[in-house]
Amino acid sequence: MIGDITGNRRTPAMAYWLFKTEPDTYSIDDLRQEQRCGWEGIRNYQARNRLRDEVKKGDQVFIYHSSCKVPAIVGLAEVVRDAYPDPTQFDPEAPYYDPKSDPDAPRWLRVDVAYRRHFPHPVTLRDIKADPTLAGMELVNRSRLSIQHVDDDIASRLLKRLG
DNA sequence: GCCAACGTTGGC
DNA sequence: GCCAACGTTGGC
Repeated sequence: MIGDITGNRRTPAMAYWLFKTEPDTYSIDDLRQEQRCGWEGIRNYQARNRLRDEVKKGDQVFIYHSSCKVPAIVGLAEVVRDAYPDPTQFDPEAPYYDPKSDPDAPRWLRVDVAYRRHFPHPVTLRDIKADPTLAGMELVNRSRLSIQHVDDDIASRLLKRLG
């Protein structure tokens, strides 16, 4: 099965995603240093639902730097743990604290990702917009969504360009 | 720093 | 459940 009427992915095959991060907060370099991290701070229901329903261990993740000088896809990571409650929602000290989240029914989730590599040739948002074969990406028309699906054919085209 | 696009909130 | 007001994101 390829999907259901909601568009949710059902196939067990590996999928590609694009996760956005602001490098001033957490960059691909930080991930390389840590090797593995919890992808915390997702506070948007659509993104949360994707983490819950579609993002699975083994999926590949393009790391995208946003809100910075040169927004670009800069590296690759891999999902190493399926979604589980994001502990930062219950931490009053954390920037992602959500006092309305009930510990018995956590509202927000995170997955764990592991560092894979930096790309020798980052693909900038400018590049993507300029390439008709890439311009259909969610990055262009649904830029606010922090967990984006990347089609297999687009993923392979990106991987070729990224080196 | 501006501002357009988008998501969330809350009064009705 | 609508929708105006408000808050946030993110490219430029």
